[in-house]
Amino acid sequence: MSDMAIPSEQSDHRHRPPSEEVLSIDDAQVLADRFKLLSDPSRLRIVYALLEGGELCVSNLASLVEVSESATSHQLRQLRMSGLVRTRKQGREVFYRIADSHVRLLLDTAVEHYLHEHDGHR
Amino acid sequence: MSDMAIPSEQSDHRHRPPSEEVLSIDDAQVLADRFKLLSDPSRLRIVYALLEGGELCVSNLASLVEVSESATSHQLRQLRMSGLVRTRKQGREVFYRIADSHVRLLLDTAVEHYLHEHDGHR
DNA sequence: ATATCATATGAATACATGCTCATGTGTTGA
DNA sequence: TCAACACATGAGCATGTATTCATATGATAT
Repeated sequence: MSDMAIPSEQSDHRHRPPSEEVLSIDDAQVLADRFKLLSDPSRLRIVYALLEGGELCVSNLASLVEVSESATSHQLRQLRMSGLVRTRKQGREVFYRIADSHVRLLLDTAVEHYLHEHDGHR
Repeated sequence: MSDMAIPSEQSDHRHRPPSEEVLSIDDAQVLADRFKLLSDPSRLRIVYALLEGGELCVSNLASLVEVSESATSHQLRQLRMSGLVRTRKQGREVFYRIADSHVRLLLDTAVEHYLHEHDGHR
């Protein structure tokens, strides 16, 4: 099955043995999927706008993030299907809001640490 | 508890569009690039293994995450070029370690909120 | 009804991504 | 010196993704 060398026999290093806990493939997939939702600038701006604005309709979101309404709708579909946002229909407008309570903390953390550049790690 | 998401007064990259606060395109790109590094299961497992193991060489990482050494090396190249990891060469082995101090908090937060099945928001 | 608005969606396209395979580079040991 | 080892890297390929365009759906207004 695995043709990769198992490093236990021939290893002579004194560092920590490679028997650490690793994320399961499934757990890694769950987390990666979550991070992937935030890994596109347009989608990230949509999420951020919703965190700030509370509830916004598609056309407002489109003009805020400066992409077409169609592209916005496609992105919102992803966010919707992943459970990150929910919708409320009112007349012919559809209002989107954040449904995943965790994403705010995650995004806030990233903003705090990667945007406010307390010039640490470059 | 204060809201840390809103850029502070002294920050020079904040801007106020007429209605809502939106991330600038550049800021969104920076954050999205960061999230993208964590958006692949194999790469995420590599990062996690390094957070747990402290310092690991390529072959150990490869067997831990169960992908080929070549694939591991390719992923490590991305992490290296983005400044998320650093290397230390010892003999013919190259040891990788986490260089971005923020990624631990980010990943821990995600693990805490998305893996431990505390049904909050669905 | 019909036109228009707000949104959704499928197809097509251009581009990005992650892997394998082959090969290259530098190191160690026989 | 030569072979094996550890890792890096480029090419090629298959798949994924973000957009645009065209069209569809449903609501509102005339």
